[in-house]
Amino acid sequence: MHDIDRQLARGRDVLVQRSYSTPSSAHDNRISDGTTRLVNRLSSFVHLDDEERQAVVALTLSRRRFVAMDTLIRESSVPDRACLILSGVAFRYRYQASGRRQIFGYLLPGDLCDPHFIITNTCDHNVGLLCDSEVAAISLLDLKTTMSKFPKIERALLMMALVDAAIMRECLLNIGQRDASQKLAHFFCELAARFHDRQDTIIGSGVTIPLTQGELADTMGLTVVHVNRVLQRFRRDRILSWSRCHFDILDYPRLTSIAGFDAGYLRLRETLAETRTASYG
Amino acid sequence: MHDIDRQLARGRDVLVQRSYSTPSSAHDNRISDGTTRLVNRLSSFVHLDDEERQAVVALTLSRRRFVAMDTLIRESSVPDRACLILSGVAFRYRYQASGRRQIFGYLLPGDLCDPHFIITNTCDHNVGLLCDSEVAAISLLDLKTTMSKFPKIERALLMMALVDAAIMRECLLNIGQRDASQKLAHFFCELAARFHDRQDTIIGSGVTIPLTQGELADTMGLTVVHVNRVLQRFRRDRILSWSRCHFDILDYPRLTSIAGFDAGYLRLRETLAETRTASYG
DNA sequence: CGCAAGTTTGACGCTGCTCAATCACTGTGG
DNA sequence: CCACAGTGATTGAGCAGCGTCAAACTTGCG
Repeated sequence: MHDIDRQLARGRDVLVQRSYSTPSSAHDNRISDGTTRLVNRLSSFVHLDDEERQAVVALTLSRRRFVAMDTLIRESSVPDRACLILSGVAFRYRYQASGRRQIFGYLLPGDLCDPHFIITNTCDHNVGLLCDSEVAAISLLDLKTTMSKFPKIERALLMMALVDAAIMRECLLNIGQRDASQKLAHFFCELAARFHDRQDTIIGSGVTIPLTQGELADTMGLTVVHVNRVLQRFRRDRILSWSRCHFDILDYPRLTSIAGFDAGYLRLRETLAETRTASYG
Repeated sequence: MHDIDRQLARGRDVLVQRSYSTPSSAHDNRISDGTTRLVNRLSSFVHLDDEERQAVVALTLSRRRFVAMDTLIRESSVPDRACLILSGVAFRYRYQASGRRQIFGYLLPGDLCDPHFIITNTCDHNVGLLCDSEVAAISLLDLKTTMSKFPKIERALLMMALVDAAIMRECLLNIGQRDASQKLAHFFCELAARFHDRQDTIIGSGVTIPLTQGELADTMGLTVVHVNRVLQRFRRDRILSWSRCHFDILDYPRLTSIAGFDAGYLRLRETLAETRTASYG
C-alpha cells in the first residue's frame, strides 16, 4: 500500500519547509503537527468559536504519514473519508483513454481533498502525492454530522468550494488563452502565492517546489519537450532554477509580469481581511 | 439598460424551447414561469419538505425579463443579489488585458449565477445573456438568512457548487488535452445533455443552441477561423447544422463518439437517482 | 556496473493562428 | 423598392508554436 520502493526509486525528498519568522507560527523544520491546519483555513472564511474549533480539531484526529507517489484516492472508488493535507503537496489527476494525463490542481497543507464525493459517492479523479506528506483522514459520516450541527462550518466549506471554483476559472483562462511561457509563469506564481499564504515559504526567496517537468506538462496541457525548452529560457534569464524535481523561484516579480498574475482570485489572508468585515461582520 | 437596439441589430430570437412530452412537466412554448426551477434543481440533491420548498420559492419573487446581450453582472461590481436563470441561457466571461475574451461556462434554466460573491463581495467575471431570458433576482441577504434557517438548502447549494467544480474540471481537460474537433464536439454534447436534463429539448432530435462561432471560439480558446473550418467538416458529415447563431445537433451519437463524452460528471437526474439513495437515504 | 527516471537536444511536420478579403443576411433610412 | 451599414460566416495564403519521434545524457540507486 505504501509504495515505498517507487518513492525511493524516484529519490524525492520531503518538501523543504523553510522556517517562517512569525511569532504565532507553530512551524519549524519538523513536519507540522497540523492539528490547527483546518481550523486556520476555515477561520479565514468565518469566525469560529471555541466549540466549533474543537469540533473541527476532533475531525482530524486520525493522522497518517504517506510517502511521495502514494495514491490517496482512486478514481471510481467509493471512499468513506475525505483527506486533509497536513503537510506536503497532493495533486488531482485523471488518465484519459488516450493515455494522456490531465492534472487538475494541487492541494497544499490545509486543503481538503475533496468533499466532492459527498454528492458523487464515487470520486471522478485520483489524488496522489508529490512528496512525503502527512494526511488526516476525515470520516464522511463525521463530516456530515459536524456540518449539520455547526452551520458555520458548513458555510466555511461552501466558501472553500467557491474559492476552488475561482482557482479553476483562472486555470481555465490560463490553459485556454495563454502561450506556453505565460502558462508556466502563471502556474509558478499561483503555487508560490498559495505556499506563502500557508506560511510555509517566503515569496521571492527560494520557494522550493517538488515537481517533474512531466507533471508540469500534464498540468498545462503541453509536452515535456516543449516545457523543457521554455524552462531553459527561464533558467537562462535567471528567473527559475531547478535540479531533480525541485524548482526554485529566483525572480518572482519577473514571473508575475510575464504571467500578468494577480493573486486576488486566491482570496488569501491579506486580501480577505479587507472584505471579510463587510461580508460577515 | 435594456439594450434593445443591440439585440435587434443582432437579430437573435428567443431560444426555441421545444415541448417535451412529460405528463408532470409544466412546460410549453411560452417562457416557463420558473417558480419551481430552483426548487427542482435543489431537490435533485436533497429532499426538501414543504416548508423548505416554500422558502426557496419565496426567494425568487422578483422576476424580470432581459433581452439577448444584456449584462446581468459586471466584473468588479459589488452585487447585492444573485441571479437565477428561469428561462434562456447566460454565460460567464472575462476580458483580458490582451483584449481576448475567455468564456468560463454557460448557465441554463435553474442555474444560479453565482453565489460566489457571498465570499468575494466583488464578482471576478461578467455574466451576459445569449438570448432573451427571464431572470429572478435573489437578495443575498435573503439567501444567507434562508441558508442559515434551512441547513438542507445550504447543503444543496454546496452540492451545486461541487457539480460546478466537476463541470469545470471536465472543461479544463477538454481545453487542455483535446484537439479542436474534440473540443467542439464535447462542448455540444455537454450543453445538449444539460438542456435535456432541464427538459427543454430532446437529445438527438434538434437541440437548438443560440451561439455565434465567435462565442464558441472564446469558449474553447480557439480562433473564429479555425472554429469555422472544423464546423464545416461537421456540417459536411451531417453532424451539425446551423444558420445565424442557431446550432442544431443532427447526430448526437457521433458527436459523443468524437468527443469521448460521458455525461456522468454532470450528475443529471438519471445518474443521480442511482446514487442518491445510498448517499442521502 | 547497470538500470530507471528524468532531462536535454535535434530534425521535422502539423495544427491552429494571423492577416486580409469577400460573401450573406437583416434591418435601416430614404 | 433600393442602397447602405453592421454583424457574422467563409475562404485563402502564409507562418509559427508546439507536438512527434528518436536518441543521448545525467543522476541516484540496487
